[in-house]
Amino acid sequence: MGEALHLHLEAFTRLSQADRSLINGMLRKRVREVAARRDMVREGDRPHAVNVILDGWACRYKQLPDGRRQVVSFFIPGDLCDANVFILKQMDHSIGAITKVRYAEIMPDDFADLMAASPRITQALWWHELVTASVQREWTTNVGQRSAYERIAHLLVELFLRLRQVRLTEGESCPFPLTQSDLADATGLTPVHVNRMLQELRGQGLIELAGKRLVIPDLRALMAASMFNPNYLHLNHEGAHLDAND
Amino acid sequence: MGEALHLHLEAFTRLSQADRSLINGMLRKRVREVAARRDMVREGDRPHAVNVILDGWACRYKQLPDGRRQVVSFFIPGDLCDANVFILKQMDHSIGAITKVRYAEIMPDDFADLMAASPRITQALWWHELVTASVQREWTTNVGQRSAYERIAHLLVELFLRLRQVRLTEGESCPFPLTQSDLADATGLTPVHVNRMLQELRGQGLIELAGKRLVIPDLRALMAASMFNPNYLHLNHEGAHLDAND
DNA sequence: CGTCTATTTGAGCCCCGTCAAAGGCGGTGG
DNA sequence: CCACCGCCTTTGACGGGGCTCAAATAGACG
Repeated sequence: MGEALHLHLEAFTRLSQADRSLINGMLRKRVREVAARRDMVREGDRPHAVNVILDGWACRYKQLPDGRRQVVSFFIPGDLCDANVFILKQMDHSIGAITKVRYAEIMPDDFADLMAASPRITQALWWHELVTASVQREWTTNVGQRSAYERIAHLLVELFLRLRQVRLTEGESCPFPLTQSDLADATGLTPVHVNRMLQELRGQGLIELAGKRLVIPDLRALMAASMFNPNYLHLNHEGAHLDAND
Repeated sequence: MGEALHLHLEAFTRLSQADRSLINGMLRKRVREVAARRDMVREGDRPHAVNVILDGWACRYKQLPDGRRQVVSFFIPGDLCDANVFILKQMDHSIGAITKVRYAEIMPDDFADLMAASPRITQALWWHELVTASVQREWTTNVGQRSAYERIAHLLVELFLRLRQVRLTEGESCPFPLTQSDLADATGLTPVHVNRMLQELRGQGLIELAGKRLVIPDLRALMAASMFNPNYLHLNHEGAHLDAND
């Protein structure tokens, strides 16, 4: 409606006015809202629509039979949950809202129309999937190879850069609704240890984190601390509003 | 040519004869071969083709500046390396051959033709990407939440089931060209500890592993030991030759 | 049969998990 | 507007799973 639309897709390419309004139309058809900490989608569900986050933060997570929980990705405004998910018979993970979330459901036929209408959009959707897959690989690497300290630093940088890409940062700071438990589930650590690492990062002057807001006074330093290589975000495209290297 | 083609795509749907021969044609145009332990693709490269593994095993891996290495996925015959990769400006990971690998390169135009020619194929390609993404999420979960023992058991089950899907198992056994170092890089453990966990699994009678061959005498037991839920492989489709549950 | 790589084994240590409890902060209702 | 309550954060002590370092053994290949 009146509010700005933060579309990750547009980081790939400047869409034509026609494409843009086609997408906007789709996004207005079925807008849903969930309260913070509720599930939007549950593992085992039959997927029925492609979700697009309009507002708020969410996460994908998987749960083991004994209760252990892994957050496998975070969604921020502009993210598409899974192009063409409905091809699958059932969801292999759940999607949970972190904050209150407004999202659009795009039904299968509409989604097909979208891809049929414009090769530019189709390509942008493939791009989005490729980048999402790349991010997932980086997460595997993050959890597999980095120390607790590096892991957290890395995740914070990633979130900051992604938010910046959809213009949701303000200078050196950005909204940060995650709890330390969320961070723990995303990094494969315990909340207790996440806390200690955050203290450490604060102590080094690398971050300020309070009141659901994150400040990164020296991005370059935090990137160095986490061996952050932004190549996996594939920011260097036509539509790139901002680059990680400046 | 004469040899059987193990196509993961066909686990999704039985392709028409026309589609199948179209694909076969594409796969025959540019066949390459790399020796074991050589790179097929390097991080930073500009992607120029979609690779399809015809024969042998390969892996995707990422390397940190200080040399730490994470294997983020394994490729077995029939796997597609990344539909539409060439949309990206540069590779965010490397692809290395484990064994000698024969693979087909599909050039961008040919790939576009493939998708244009048949909606069935396009859908199968999307399915393949969705499943690949799902596997990657499971890997993140594996490394983030499971103990060393469970991690290895889980990985072994996954590989066995995937091989079975493309008919590369024989009864309870399958080829297994990975070294303990490969397993270590894939699970975020040290080779030493992988060795100890393998001993443990052997001791429990859950696996036999020797001479580049893996035997799983009681698949169900190994699945239980690793909390393996096969849902993430999305085997339950039209083209499913075999199911994980029998 | 020699060389190189992969596997195996042992000893000691450290990063991170566990358990437990105290403090802080936001939100809600009186 | 204040007081209470629940969740989140913080801190401490202790234990263990997996890492490190080191060396011996076993296979694979020419």
